Amino acid sequence: MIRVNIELLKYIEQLRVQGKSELIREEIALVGDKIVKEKTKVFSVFIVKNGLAKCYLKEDTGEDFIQEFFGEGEVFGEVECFTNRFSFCTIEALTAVTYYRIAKRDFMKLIQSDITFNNLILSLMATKIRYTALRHSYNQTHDVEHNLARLRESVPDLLGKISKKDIANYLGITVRSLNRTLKSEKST
Amino acid sequence: MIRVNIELLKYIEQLRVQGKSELIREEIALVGDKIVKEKTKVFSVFIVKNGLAKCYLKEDTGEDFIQEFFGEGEVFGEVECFTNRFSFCTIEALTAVTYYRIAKRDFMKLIQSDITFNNLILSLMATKIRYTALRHSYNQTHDVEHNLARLRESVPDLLGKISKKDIANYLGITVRSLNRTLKSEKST
DNA sequence: CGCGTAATTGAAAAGTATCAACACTGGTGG
DNA sequence: CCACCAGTGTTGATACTTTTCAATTACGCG
Repeated sequence: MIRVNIELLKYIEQLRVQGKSELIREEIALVGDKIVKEKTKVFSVFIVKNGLAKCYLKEDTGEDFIQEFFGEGEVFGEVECFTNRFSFCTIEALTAVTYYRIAKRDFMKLIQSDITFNNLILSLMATKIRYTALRHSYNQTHDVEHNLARLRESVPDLLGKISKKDIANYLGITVRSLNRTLKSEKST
Repeated sequence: MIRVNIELLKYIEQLRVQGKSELIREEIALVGDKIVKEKTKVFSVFIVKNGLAKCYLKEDTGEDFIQEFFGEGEVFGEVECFTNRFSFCTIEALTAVTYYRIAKRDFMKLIQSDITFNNLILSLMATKIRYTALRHSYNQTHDVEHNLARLRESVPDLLGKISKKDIANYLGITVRSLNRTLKSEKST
Protein backbone atom coordinates (compact mmCIF):
# COMPACT_ATOMS: atom_id res chain seq x y z
CA MET A 1 0.00 0.00 0.00
CA ILE A 2 1.10 3.58 -0.45
CA ARG A 3 1.36 4.97 3.01
CA VAL A 4 0.44 8.57 3.75
CA ASN A 5 0.16 10.74 6.85
CA ILE A 6 -1.61 13.98 6.14
CA GLU A 7 -1.90 15.00 9.76
CA LEU A 8 1.84 15.09 10.27
CA LEU A 9 2.44 16.84 6.97
CA LYS A 10 0.06 19.62 8.02
CA TYR A 11 1.79 20.01 11.35
CA ILE A 12 5.20 20.24 9.72
CA GLU A 13 3.97 22.88 7.31
CA GLN A 14 2.44 24.79 10.19
CA LEU A 15 5.80 24.74 11.99
CA ARG A 16 7.42 26.16 8.88
CA VAL A 17 4.91 28.97 8.71
CA GLN A 18 5.70 29.76 12.34
CA GLY A 19 9.21 30.64 11.33
CA LYS A 20 11.07 27.38 11.51
CA SER A 21 11.65 27.17 7.79
CA GLU A 22 15.39 27.44 8.28
CA LEU A 23 15.23 24.20 10.28
CA ILE A 24 12.82 22.44 7.98
CA ARG A 25 14.25 22.60 4.48
CA GLU A 26 12.30 21.74 1.37
CA GLU A 27 14.22 19.68 -1.19
CA ILE A 28 13.56 17.76 -4.36
CA ALA A 29 14.64 14.32 -5.54
CA LEU A 30 14.43 13.25 -9.16
CA VAL A 31 13.31 9.86 -10.43
CA GLY A 32 15.85 7.26 -9.36
CA ASP A 33 17.54 9.43 -6.75
CA LYS A 34 18.30 7.68 -3.51
CA ILE A 35 17.32 9.98 -0.67
CA VAL A 36 18.65 7.57 1.93
CA LYS A 37 21.08 4.75 1.29
CA GLU A 38 21.13 1.45 3.10
CA LYS A 39 23.96 0.92 5.59
CA THR A 40 24.98 4.57 5.68
CA LYS A 41 24.73 7.05 8.49
CA VAL A 42 21.57 9.14 8.46
CA PHE A 43 21.82 12.78 9.48
CA SER A 44 18.25 13.89 8.98
CA VAL A 45 14.63 12.95 9.23
CA PHE A 46 12.57 13.26 6.06
CA ILE A 47 8.89 13.91 5.39
CA VAL A 48 7.46 13.41 1.92
CA LYS A 49 5.57 16.48 0.71
CA ASN A 50 4.51 14.93 -2.55
CA GLY A 51 5.55 12.25 -4.99
CA LEU A 52 6.14 8.55 -4.56
CA ALA A 53 9.15 6.69 -3.19
CA LYS A 54 9.99 3.10 -2.45
CA CYS A 55 11.58 1.87 0.73
CA TYR A 56 13.56 -1.32 0.18
CA LEU A 57 16.30 -3.55 1.51
CA LYS A 58 18.87 -5.32 -0.60
CA GLU A 59 19.56 -8.83 0.65
CA ASP A 60 22.74 -10.85 0.27
CA THR A 61 20.88 -13.02 -2.24
CA GLY A 62 20.88 -9.97 -4.54
CA GLU A 63 17.12 -9.62 -4.25
CA ASP A 64 15.40 -6.42 -3.23
CA PHE A 65 12.61 -6.54 -0.72
CA ILE A 66 10.28 -3.58 -0.89
CA GLN A 67 9.11 -2.68 2.54
CA GLU A 68 6.67 0.00 1.58
CA PHE A 69 5.75 2.69 -0.89
CA PHE A 70 5.82 6.14 0.65
CA GLY A 71 3.43 8.92 -0.33
CA GLU A 72 2.45 12.25 1.19
CA GLY A 73 3.38 12.87 4.78
CA GLU A 74 5.24 9.62 5.23
CA VAL A 75 8.33 9.87 7.41
CA PHE A 76 11.67 8.10 7.23
CA GLY A 77 14.95 8.42 9.04
CA GLU A 78 13.23 8.66 12.41
CA VAL A 79 13.91 5.02 13.27
CA GLU A 80 17.64 5.49 12.72
CA CYS A 81 17.45 8.62 14.87
CA PHE A 82 16.13 6.72 17.86
CA THR A 83 18.15 3.56 17.43
CA ASN A 84 21.41 5.33 16.54
CA ARG A 85 22.26 2.92 13.79
CA PHE A 86 22.95 3.03 10.10
CA SER A 87 19.96 3.05 7.81
CA PHE A 88 18.45 -0.37 7.31
CA CYS A 89 16.82 0.53 4.03
CA THR A 90 17.19 2.59 0.90
CA ILE A 91 14.66 5.25 -0.04
CA GLU A 92 14.45 5.80 -3.78
CA ALA A 93 12.24 8.24 -5.68
CA LEU A 94 9.82 6.56 -8.12
CA THR A 95 8.52 9.92 -9.29
CA ALA A 96 9.97 13.33 -8.59
CA VAL A 97 9.65 13.71 -4.83
CA THR A 98 9.43 16.93 -2.85
CA TYR A 99 10.26 16.43 0.79
CA TYR A 100 11.08 18.27 3.98
CA ARG A 101 14.33 17.57 5.73
CA ILE A 102 15.03 18.18 9.41
CA ALA A 103 18.52 17.70 10.80
CA LYS A 104 18.71 14.93 13.35
CA ARG A 105 19.72 17.39 16.08
CA ASP A 106 16.77 19.66 15.40
CA PHE A 107 14.41 16.73 15.16
CA MET A 108 15.50 15.49 18.58
CA LYS A 109 15.07 18.99 20.00
CA LEU A 110 11.54 19.13 18.65
CA ILE A 111 10.79 15.73 20.13
CA GLN A 112 11.89 16.89 23.57
CA SER A 113 10.34 20.35 23.50
CA ASP A 114 7.14 20.05 21.48
CA ILE A 115 4.78 17.58 23.11
CA THR A 116 2.34 17.71 20.20
CA PHE A 117 5.11 16.79 17.82
CA ASN A 118 6.30 14.11 20.21
CA ASN A 119 2.85 12.57 20.28
CA LEU A 120 2.53 12.71 16.52
CA ILE A 121 5.76 10.74 16.19
CA LEU A 122 4.71 8.22 18.83
CA SER A 123 1.46 7.69 17.02
CA LEU A 124 3.21 7.52 13.65
CA MET A 125 5.56 4.79 14.80
CA ALA A 126 2.74 2.87 16.43
CA THR A 127 0.85 3.01 13.15
CA LYS A 128 3.90 1.76 11.28
CA ILE A 129 4.22 -1.20 13.63
CA ARG A 130 0.56 -2.06 13.36
CA TYR A 131 0.45 -1.66 9.62
CA THR A 132 3.58 -3.70 8.99
CA ALA A 133 2.40 -6.51 11.25
CA LEU A 134 -0.93 -6.73 9.46
CA ARG A 135 0.62 -6.59 6.01
CA HIS A 136 3.21 -9.29 6.61
CA SER A 137 0.72 -11.51 8.31
CA TYR A 138 -1.64 -11.21 5.37
CA ASN A 139 1.16 -11.77 2.89
CA GLN A 140 2.41 -14.92 4.51
CA THR A 141 -0.98 -16.51 4.95
CA HIS A 142 -2.53 -15.72 1.57
CA ASP A 143 -1.62 -16.74 -1.94
CA VAL A 144 -0.27 -14.49 -4.65
CA GLU A 145 -3.69 -13.85 -6.16
CA HIS A 146 -5.09 -12.47 -2.91
CA ASN A 147 -2.01 -10.43 -2.13
CA LEU A 148 -2.04 -8.88 -5.55
CA ALA A 149 -5.77 -8.14 -5.37
CA ARG A 150 -5.27 -6.46 -2.01
CA LEU A 151 -2.46 -4.30 -3.32
CA ARG A 152 -4.51 -3.30 -6.34
CA GLU A 153 -7.40 -2.28 -4.16
CA SER A 154 -5.24 0.06 -2.17
CA VAL A 155 -3.31 1.52 -5.10
CA PRO A 156 -5.40 2.92 -7.92
CA ASP A 157 -3.74 2.38 -11.29
CA LEU A 158 -1.08 0.16 -9.74
CA LEU A 159 0.35 -1.05 -13.04
CA GLY A 160 0.55 2.46 -14.39
CA LYS A 161 2.46 3.77 -11.40
CA ILE A 162 4.81 1.03 -10.35
CA SER A 163 7.02 -1.25 -12.43
CA LYS A 164 6.36 -4.97 -12.45
CA LYS A 165 9.70 -5.63 -10.92
CA ASP A 166 8.86 -3.39 -7.97
CA ILE A 167 5.44 -4.94 -7.57
CA ALA A 168 7.02 -8.39 -7.61
CA ASN A 169 9.61 -7.34 -5.06
CA TYR A 170 6.90 -5.94 -2.86
CA LEU A 171 4.95 -9.18 -3.01
CA GLY A 172 8.07 -11.28 -2.60
CA ILE A 173 7.63 -13.19 -5.85
CA THR A 174 9.27 -13.20 -9.28
CA VAL A 175 8.03 -11.14 -12.20
CA ARG A 176 7.18 -14.38 -13.97
CA SER A 177 4.76 -15.35 -11.20
CA LEU A 178 3.26 -11.90 -11.20
CA ASN A 179 2.56 -12.10 -14.91
CA ARG A 180 1.00 -15.53 -14.62
CA THR A 181 -1.27 -14.33 -11.85
CA LEU A 182 -2.27 -11.23 -13.79
CA LYS A 183 -3.14 -13.33 -16.80
CA SER A 184 -5.20 -15.88 -14.92
CA GLU A 185 -7.05 -13.00 -13.26
CA LYS A 186 -8.26 -11.70 -16.56
CA SER A 187 -9.50 -15.06 -17.84
CA THR A 188 -11.68 -15.68 -14.78
CA MET B 1 13.83 -14.40 17.61
CA ILE B 2 12.89 -14.00 21.21
CA ARG B 3 12.81 -10.31 21.80
CA VAL B 4 13.93 -8.81 25.08
CA ASN B 5 14.43 -5.31 26.45
CA ILE B 6 16.30 -5.35 29.69
CA GLU B 7 16.78 -1.60 29.85
CA LEU B 8 13.07 -0.90 29.95
CA LEU B 9 12.43 -3.68 32.44
CA LYS B 10 14.97 -2.16 34.80
CA TYR B 11 13.41 1.27 34.49
CA ILE B 12 9.95 -0.09 35.21
CA GLU B 13 11.20 -1.89 38.29
CA GLN B 14 12.93 1.27 39.43
CA LEU B 15 9.65 3.18 39.07
CA ARG B 16 7.97 0.57 41.24
CA VAL B 17 10.59 0.92 43.92
CA GLN B 18 10.01 4.67 43.87
CA GLY B 19 6.49 4.07 45.10
CA LYS B 20 4.49 3.57 41.96
CA SER B 21 3.76 -0.07 42.64
CA GLU B 22 0.06 0.67 42.92
CA LEU B 23 0.14 1.85 39.30
CA ILE B 24 2.37 -0.90 38.03
CA ARG B 25 0.85 -4.20 39.02
CA GLU B 26 2.61 -7.51 38.84
CA GLU B 27 0.51 -10.37 37.50
CA ILE B 28 0.94 -13.94 36.35
CA ALA B 29 -0.34 -15.81 33.31
CA LEU B 30 -0.33 -19.61 33.11
CA VAL B 31 0.61 -21.64 30.06
CA GLY B 32 -1.99 -21.10 27.37
CA ASP B 33 -3.48 -17.98 28.95
CA LYS B 34 -4.20 -15.18 26.53
CA ILE B 35 -3.01 -11.94 28.07
CA VAL B 36 -4.33 -9.91 25.17
CA LYS B 37 -6.93 -11.08 22.67
CA GLU B 38 -7.05 -10.05 19.05
CA LYS B 39 -9.82 -7.64 18.08
CA THR B 40 -10.67 -6.65 21.62
CA LYS B 41 -10.20 -3.37 23.38
CA VAL B 42 -6.95 -3.07 25.32
CA PHE B 43 -7.01 -1.23 28.62
CA SER B 44 -3.40 -1.64 29.68
CA VAL B 45 0.18 -1.79 28.58
CA PHE B 46 2.15 -4.89 29.54
CA ILE B 47 5.82 -5.56 30.19
CA VAL B 48 7.09 -9.13 30.45
CA LYS B 49 9.05 -9.69 33.65
CA ASN B 50 9.92 -13.27 32.86
CA GLY B 51 8.65 -16.21 30.86
CA LEU B 52 7.92 -16.61 27.17
CA ALA B 53 4.89 -15.55 25.16
CA LYS B 54 3.92 -15.63 21.52
CA CYS B 55 2.41 -12.72 19.65
CA TYR B 56 0.26 -13.92 16.76
CA LEU B 57 -2.53 -12.98 14.39
CA LYS B 58 -5.27 -15.32 13.24
CA GLU B 59 -6.04 -14.87 9.57
CA ASP B 60 -9.33 -15.54 7.79
CA THR B 61 -7.69 -18.58 6.22
CA GLY B 62 -7.64 -20.12 9.68
CA GLU B 63 -3.87 -19.94 9.85
CA ASP B 64 -1.95 -18.31 12.65
CA PHE B 65 0.94 -16.02 11.87
CA ILE B 66 3.40 -15.62 14.70
CA GLN B 67 4.74 -12.12 14.74
CA GLU B 68 7.26 -12.57 17.48
CA PHE B 69 8.19 -14.40 20.62
CA PHE B 70 8.34 -12.10 23.62
CA GLY B 71 10.82 -12.53 26.46
CA GLU B 72 12.01 -10.35 29.31
CA GLY B 73 11.24 -6.66 29.11
CA GLU B 74 9.26 -6.88 25.92
CA VAL B 75 6.27 -4.57 25.79
CA PHE B 76 2.86 -5.00 24.22
CA GLY B 77 -0.35 -3.00 24.24
CA GLU B 78 1.51 0.25 23.62
CA VAL B 79 0.69 0.29 19.92
CA GLU B 80 -3.02 0.04 20.64
CA CYS B 81 -2.62 2.83 23.17
CA PHE B 82 -1.28 5.25 20.58
CA THR B 83 -3.46 4.20 17.67
CA ASN B 84 -6.65 3.91 19.73
CA ARG B 85 -7.71 0.71 18.06
CA PHE B 86 -8.55 -2.82 19.04
CA SER B 87 -5.65 -5.17 19.47
CA PHE B 88 -4.32 -6.52 16.20
CA CYS B 89 -2.77 -9.58 17.77
CA THR B 90 -3.15 -12.13 20.52
CA ILE B 91 -0.53 -12.55 23.22
CA GLU B 92 -0.44 -16.07 24.62
CA ALA B 93 1.78 -17.47 27.34
CA LEU B 94 4.02 -20.34 26.20
CA THR B 95 5.43 -20.78 29.68
CA ALA B 96 4.17 -19.25 32.88
CA VAL B 97 4.65 -15.51 32.39
CA THR B 98 5.08 -12.86 35.05
CA TYR B 99 4.38 -9.40 33.75
CA TYR B 100 3.78 -5.84 34.84
CA ARG B 101 0.57 -4.14 33.87
CA ILE B 102 0.04 -0.37 33.65
CA ALA B 103 -3.41 1.03 33.00
CA LYS B 104 -3.63 2.89 29.71
CA ARG B 105 -4.43 6.13 31.50
CA ASP B 106 -1.39 5.87 33.77
CA PHE B 107 0.82 4.85 30.88
CA MET B 108 -0.18 7.93 28.94
CA LYS B 109 0.45 10.11 31.98
CA LEU B 110 3.94 8.66 32.31
CA ILE B 111 4.58 9.27 28.62
CA GLN B 112 3.66 12.93 28.99
CA SER B 113 5.37 13.59 32.30
CA ASP B 114 8.46 11.41 32.36
CA ILE B 115 10.78 12.29 29.51
CA THR B 116 13.10 9.37 30.22
CA PHE B 117 10.18 6.98 29.98
CA ASN B 118 8.96 8.76 26.86
CA ASN B 119 12.35 8.29 25.21
CA LEU B 120 12.53 4.65 26.20
CA ILE B 121 9.21 4.02 24.50
CA LEU B 122 10.23 5.97 21.39
CA SER B 123 13.39 3.94 21.17
CA LEU B 124 11.51 0.71 21.85
CA MET B 125 9.07 1.32 19.02
CA ALA B 126 11.87 2.33 16.65
CA THR B 127 13.63 -0.92 17.49
CA LYS B 128 10.46 -2.88 16.83
CA ILE B 129 10.08 -1.26 13.41
CA ARG B 130 13.68 -1.90 12.51
CA TYR B 131 13.67 -5.42 13.75
CA THR B 132 10.44 -6.36 12.02
CA ALA B 133 11.56 -4.88 8.72
CA LEU B 134 14.82 -6.82 8.80
CA ARG B 135 13.15 -10.05 9.77
CA HIS B 136 10.48 -9.99 7.10
CA SER B 137 12.93 -8.97 4.46
CA TYR B 138 15.18 -11.86 5.36
CA ASN B 139 12.27 -14.27 5.48
CA GLN B 140 10.94 -13.37 2.08
CA THR B 141 14.28 -13.47 0.32
CA HIS B 142 15.72 -16.64 1.82
CA ASP B 143 14.66 -20.25 1.68
CA VAL B 144 13.30 -22.30 4.53
CA GLU B 145 16.65 -23.79 5.40
CA HIS B 146 18.26 -20.39 5.95
CA ASN B 147 15.31 -19.00 7.85
CA LEU B 148 15.28 -21.97 10.15
CA ALA B 149 19.03 -21.80 10.70
CA ARG B 150 18.74 -18.14 11.59
CA LEU B 151 15.98 -18.77 14.07
CA ARG B 152 17.95 -21.59 15.70
CA GLU B 153 20.98 -19.37 16.08
CA SER B 154 19.01 -16.80 17.97
CA VAL B 155 17.02 -19.20 20.12
CA PRO B 156 19.07 -21.72 22.06
CA ASP B 157 17.25 -25.05 22.37
CA LEU B 158 14.57 -23.92 19.95
CA LEU B 159 12.94 -27.33 19.57
CA GLY B 160 12.85 -27.84 23.30
CA LYS B 161 11.13 -24.53 23.96
CA ILE B 162 8.69 -24.03 21.14
CA SER B 163 6.31 -26.47 19.48
CA LYS B 164 6.82 -27.37 15.84
CA LYS B 165 3.50 -25.86 14.99
CA ASP B 166 4.56 -22.52 16.44
CA ILE B 167 7.93 -22.65 14.71
CA ALA B 168 6.19 -23.37 11.42
CA ASN B 169 3.74 -20.54 11.97
CA TYR B 170 6.60 -18.19 12.73
CA LEU B 171 8.40 -19.17 9.54
CA GLY B 172 5.20 -19.09 7.51
CA ILE B 173 5.42 -22.70 6.40
CA THR B 174 3.64 -25.96 7.20
CA VAL B 175 4.84 -28.40 9.80
CA ARG B 176 5.43 -30.89 7.00
CA SER B 177 7.94 -28.56 5.38
CA LEU B 178 9.60 -27.87 8.68
CA ASN B 179 10.09 -31.58 9.29
CA ARG B 180 11.51 -32.15 5.85
CA THR B 181 13.98 -29.34 6.30
CA LEU B 182 15.04 -30.57 9.73
CA LYS B 183 15.64 -34.02 8.34
CA SER B 184 17.70 -32.89 5.38
CA GLU B 185 19.75 -30.72 7.74
CA LYS B 186 20.84 -33.75 9.72
CA SER B 187 21.87 -35.76 6.68
CA THR B 188 24.18 -33.06 5.37
C1' DC C 1 -4.66 -47.74 30.52
C1' DG C 2 -6.85 -44.68 27.42
C1' DC C 3 -7.40 -40.25 25.57
C1' DG C 4 -6.08 -36.21 23.08
C1' DT C 5 -2.51 -33.59 21.25
C1' DA C 6 1.85 -33.32 18.88
C1' DA C 7 5.09 -35.28 15.73
C1' DT C 8 6.48 -38.06 11.64
C1' DT C 9 6.34 -39.61 7.05
C1' DG C 10 5.04 -40.90 2.08
C1' DA C 11 2.65 -39.86 -2.16
C1' DA C 12 0.22 -36.85 -5.07
C1' DA C 13 -1.20 -32.21 -6.24
C1' DA C 14 -0.45 -27.43 -6.53
C1' DG C 15 2.34 -23.52 -6.71
C1' DT C 16 6.63 -21.00 -7.84
C1' DA C 17 11.20 -20.35 -9.71
C1' DT C 18 14.40 -20.73 -13.39
C1' DC C 19 15.78 -20.27 -17.91
C1' DA C 20 15.50 -18.88 -22.43
C1' DA C 21 13.41 -16.77 -26.33
C1' DC C 22 11.13 -12.90 -28.08
C1' DA C 23 8.31 -8.26 -28.23
C1' DC C 24 7.93 -3.43 -27.15
C1' DT C 25 9.62 1.15 -26.00
C1' DG C 26 12.28 5.36 -25.83
C1' DG C 27 16.57 7.38 -26.50
C1' DT C 28 21.19 7.84 -29.06
C1' DG C 29 24.26 8.36 -32.68
C1' DG C 30 25.55 7.55 -37.51
C1' DC D 1 15.51 8.67 -40.79
C1' DC D 2 16.95 4.44 -39.55
C1' DA D 3 19.78 1.11 -36.93
C1' DC D 4 20.97 -0.02 -32.60
C1' DC D 5 20.81 -0.56 -27.70
C1' DA D 6 19.25 -1.02 -23.01
C1' DG D 7 15.60 -1.56 -20.12
C1' DT D 8 11.10 -3.46 -19.36
C1' DG D 9 7.63 -6.64 -20.24
C1' DT D 10 5.68 -11.31 -22.02
C1' DT D 11 5.46 -16.15 -22.40
C1' DG D 12 6.31 -21.35 -22.64
C1' DA D 13 8.66 -25.43 -20.91
C1' DT D 14 10.79 -27.58 -17.24
C1' DA D 15 12.63 -28.33 -12.65
C1' DC D 16 12.08 -27.63 -8.07
C1' DT D 17 9.68 -26.62 -3.65
C1' DT D 18 5.88 -26.58 -0.71
C1' DT D 19 1.27 -27.88 0.43
C1' DT D 20 -2.27 -31.10 1.03
C1' DC D 21 -3.97 -35.27 2.56
C1' DA D 22 -3.89 -39.30 5.06
C1' DA D 23 -2.01 -42.82 7.80
C1' DT D 24 0.80 -43.93 11.73
C1' DT D 25 3.55 -43.30 15.82
C1' DA D 26 5.08 -40.99 20.13
C1' DC D 27 4.17 -38.54 24.26
C1' DG D 28 2.06 -36.50 28.47
C1' DC D 29 -1.46 -36.71 31.75
C1' DG D 30 -5.69 -37.81 34.34
